[in-house]
Order: sequence, then C-alpha cells, then structure tokens
Amino acid sequence: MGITGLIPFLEKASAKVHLKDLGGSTVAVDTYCWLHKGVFGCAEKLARGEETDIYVQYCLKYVQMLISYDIKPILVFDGQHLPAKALTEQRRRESRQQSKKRAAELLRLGRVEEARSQMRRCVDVTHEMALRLIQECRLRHVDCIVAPYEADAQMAWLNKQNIAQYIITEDSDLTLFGGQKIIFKLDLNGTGLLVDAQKLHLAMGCKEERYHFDKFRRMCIMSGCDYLDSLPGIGLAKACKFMLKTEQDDMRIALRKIPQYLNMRNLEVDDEYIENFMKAEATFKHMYIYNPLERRMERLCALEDYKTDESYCSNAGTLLPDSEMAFHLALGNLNPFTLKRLDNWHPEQVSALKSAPAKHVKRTKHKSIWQANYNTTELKEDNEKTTQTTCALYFKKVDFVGQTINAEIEANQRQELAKHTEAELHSMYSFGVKRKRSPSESSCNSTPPASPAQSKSRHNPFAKDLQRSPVVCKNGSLLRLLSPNKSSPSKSTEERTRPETTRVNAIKRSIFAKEQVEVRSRFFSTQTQRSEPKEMESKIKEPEDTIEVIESPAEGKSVVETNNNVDIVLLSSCESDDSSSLTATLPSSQEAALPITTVEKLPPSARRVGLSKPKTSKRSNPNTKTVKSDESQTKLSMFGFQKRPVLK
DNA sequence: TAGGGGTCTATAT
DNA sequence: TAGACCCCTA
Repeated sequence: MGITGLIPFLEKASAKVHLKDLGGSTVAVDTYCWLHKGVFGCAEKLARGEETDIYVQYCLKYVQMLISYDIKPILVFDGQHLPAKALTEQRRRESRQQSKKRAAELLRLGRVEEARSQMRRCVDVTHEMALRLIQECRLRHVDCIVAPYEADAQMAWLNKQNIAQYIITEDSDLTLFGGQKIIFKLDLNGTGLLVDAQKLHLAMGCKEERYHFDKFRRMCIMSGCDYLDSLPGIGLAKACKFMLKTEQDDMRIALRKIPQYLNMRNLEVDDEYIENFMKAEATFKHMYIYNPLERRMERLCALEDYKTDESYCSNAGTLLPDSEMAFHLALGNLNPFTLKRLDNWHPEQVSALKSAPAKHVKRTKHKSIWQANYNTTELKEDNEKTTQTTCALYFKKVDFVGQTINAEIEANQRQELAKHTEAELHSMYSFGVKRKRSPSESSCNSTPPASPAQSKSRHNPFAKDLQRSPVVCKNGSLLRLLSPNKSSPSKSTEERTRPETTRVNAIKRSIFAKEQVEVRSRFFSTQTQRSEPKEMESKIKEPEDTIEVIESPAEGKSVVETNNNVDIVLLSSCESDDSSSLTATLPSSQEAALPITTVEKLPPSARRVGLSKPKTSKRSNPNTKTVKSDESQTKLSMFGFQKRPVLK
C-alpha cells in the first residue's frame, strides 16, 4: 500500500531518468511489482488453470532491457509476511475476496468484461510463481535474492551497501527504509522517475541543515503506513507541518503535541498510538535482511545505531536460528511461508555449469552476489572495466546435495508433477483444449499428501482442487456454442470420444469451489492430489448456495435447437456464508451423484443458467436480450459453467 | 477552501 | 500500487 500520495509529494526530489544513464551500475528490483503486472496479462489463464508463463516472460523483458543497457539487475523477492503487516495482508485478502464476489455477481448479470476485470484482481502472486522466474534468471546468471521478510528492506540494504546503486520499485515505502536512489514507474522504454534521498528536504520544504532523514520517515509514518494507520485527519501535508514545527527528538513526547501544533483540539493521541508509532519506526529501521556476502541474516540497521530498545522490534522479524535454512530461503529454494523445500539450487553447484541454456538464452557477465569472493570494491572496479568479456561467475565443486535433500526434493517434485497434471485436467473445462495424459497418472497415489501448512498458502481464488465441484460440457454442440474458439471441429477426436471416466475426472473441479480464507495458485498448489474418479465422486457435496443467471427463452431455444439433450446441472461449491458464490455444473451422468432433492428440472423456457438465484422477477423477464445472454453464456463457459435446471 | 478519505480505474497482450 | 475524482469536514 505504501504511503498515500507520497510520490507526488516527492516531486521536488524527483527527476526523470532513462536507463541509458545508468550503464555500468547495479539495480535492485522489487520483482513482485513486475510479477503483478505480468500476472495481469494472464490472470484469466491463471484463473482457468491453464499453463502459462506470460508473467515470467514479461519480467524477463525488463531483465533483458536492463542488461541491454549494461545494468546488472538483482531481482529481490518478498519473503515471509511480517506480523506488522497482518492487517494489510488481511485487507488485501479481503479485497481479493471482494473482487471474487463481484466477479461472480457480474457474471450473474452477464457483464462479462467487468467480471473479467474483477477476476484479474483475484489472482495473487505465489512464491512458486516467483520461483519460476528465479529459475529462468539462474539460467541467465541474473542474481536473485528472497528477502527474509520485505523486499523493500532488502533492497534498501543492497543500496546502503553500494551493492546496488539504484532501486527499481513501485512501492513508495522504499524511501522509509532508507533507499537512496529509487526509480519509480519504470516502463519498457527505459524511462522512470528517480527519487533522490539527498533531495528529500526539498520535498519537505525545509533547509538542508534543518533536515534529517528521521524527520522524513516520521512524517511518512504519521501520515499512515503499512505498519500504522494514521490518526484521523492527518495526511502527508499535516504530518509534514508537524515534523517541521517540532524540535523534540523523542517521539513519545513529541507526538502528544500533535493536537496543539496542528490546532486539532479534538484529536486524541493515546499511549497505544505512541507505542505503535515507535514500533513502526523500529520496523523500518531494523527489519531483518539477508546479507549474501556474509551469508547470514542481519538487521537493516543495527539496534545500537539508534539505541533502539529491542522491545520495539517485535514487528521487524525474527532471526532464523538455522543459517542453512536462511541461506536457502534467500536463494529461493524454500517456500517462505511453509519453509518447504521446492528447489535445491546452489551457487556453487557444479551442475549449474552443465546445464547449458537454450540458444536464445543469454547469460550476463556480471559478478554474482552469491560468489564467494564478491565484494563491493571489486564491483566498483568491475563497473569501470568495460573490457570484461568472460563470465565472471566462479563455481567450485562442492558436494552439497545430500541424499536426504535429494529425497525431499524428489518428493516435492512429485507434488509439482501432480499439480501439473491437475493443470492438464483443468484444460478440460477450457473447452476444446486437448488433454494430454500424464505418464505419471497411474502413480498419482504415490504423491505425498500436502501438509496442513501448505493449505494455508492457497492464493488463487479460482484454483480448483479435486474436492471441488467441476464443470464439463459433454455436449459437443453446446460446447461449440458456449466456447466456439476452443471447440472447433478440427480438434482431435479424442475430445469427442473421451471416455466417461475422463469426463468424470473433469467434473471434480470447479473454479468457484469451496475455498479457504487464503486461496492458492492452481499451478503450484501443493495440496492437490489426484484421486480415482470414484473417490472424487464421493467428494461431491450437496450444494449450499447457488447463483444463477436467467436464460432468456430465446437463448434456451437456440440451445435446444442445437441439441435437445441439454443437461444443465448446478453444483454449489462455495462457502455457505458467501451469498454471491458461483456454481459449477455437472453433466447428466453426474447429476445422479447429487442428492435428488437439490435438482429440479425446469422447462426450457424457464431455465436459468449460471450463478445465482434470481432475486427479482425482472431477471426472468422473457424479454431479456438474447445477445446479452449469449455473452453470459460465453463467460460462463469460460469458467466451466454449464446449464442445468434451476435450484431453488 | 485546503486537505483527508473513499471509490474506481489502469496495469498486459 | 498510484492517480483521478468526488465528497466531507474543520
């Protein structure tokens, strides 16, 4: 969320910049910003569970652009959530939930484009998605580092140590962590907005001799930040006014004078606010980062530097006692939330040299921060040497990979394979996408079960697991009607002759299935297990709630004309307390699996399709435009919905 | 009237 | 996440 309005506030400390002016330097990149943008371009694919690496390619475009300007990128990723950000994360989760509900509602109303817009806001970036990018970067010898907690603090530290001379981000929080040269709004043309911390006094409107960075940071915290909401009526302007007025360095005393200095007599500054303010400030100063040169976690600024009481650092993270774990977390090998090992890459792994990249993959020639003899002095010298032509990465042969780790990696890889198979299954409701049978299908039972912790890392609200009610359109004609692009007759006959068991498998999943508070990425969900169809059938539960879209008689007629045997079944798959939940559908063969009482056939003229019960008679108005309904149908098919009689 | 707060929109291809 | 826009309040 950052500091509201900070970037415009910093106008006087900002200047336009182009990457061509930064040649020879190193930049730390807040990679989640790129990932979020990249995900935006393929959110629907992710939501549908289709395989895509568009977000990876999008980030690599930026990486290649930096390299083309002779800039060494260090991609920095967020790690664990801080307790201090629990509220922020909660709000984001709720926002995604809200978007999901809106998408459902808009689908119900047939407002397809708006629903898509909402869908894009529902997809979250998971660590596993980040790992895919990290793995691509490794092939290119581009440094990546996963921060123990916030990428912002990690980047500020890299900047402070002169390992990175610039920081690229969209998050204005970077200024509070002490970033010196921060580039916002970088576009693919190479232009951005450079904020220079040396000029922050200009933004605050005070003379340089009266300015201190602490004043700026305190002003931002006062105006409201991720770790502390602002007092009512206090924004950047008033916070700035106050910080310029007060000469008191002890904020426990100074903060009490806010009502007096700002002439806001009704404002109350209580002890709790002051305590939280001190904690927020300590969080920005002393958050844990990972030092790749020393290979250990440390605080961004030592407590001694500010004589900070450690009791204020309860939100600045905790030190991982296991240094090996901290190292692999920083490399990206561990899921930051579950600490489960997902990869086993090591900078000194000799095998890294063996795996030659594809021809189109270019490796950088920059020194790696993970290199044993890396230091900033050398970096400076190297930046001046323009004649360097060989790969500077130094690998020494180390027998790093133990059998135990290998076994663990293999187990996790099996899970990943299972996830991939799930993705293939998802393609079944993406009508017309040819399904490949995984060779591992028969060994699905060997996939280790997911840990409870993993289930907490669900991110994608549209992800499906085998317990979720599925969607399939068994009728080819209807299928073409609903999703013409994906059900062309030229498709393999496998699609049409797919055995019933295959369809049954597809039935096991639904986009808007029962979900937990935290949702997950379909790609990397670690909880997915493949089950036998019969097992899956047993998991189909009685609907608890449905959303339906009225089908106009005209449309119903057109469907009937296409095929009289249009079975439309709704399966509720949403939380019982979610009144706007979507419904998934089953073909008639699956209808029997449902409690009979939940299915009620209606005459074609009265059929409703989709997402929820109509609340007004207006919705069942026979004059509903056919075109609109068709749009609705297309949308529904996109998410695997299929017509069925109305449930009351 | 200045400024804070809430809502909505664009972001990619 | 930031910016535009609008509304509310002191």
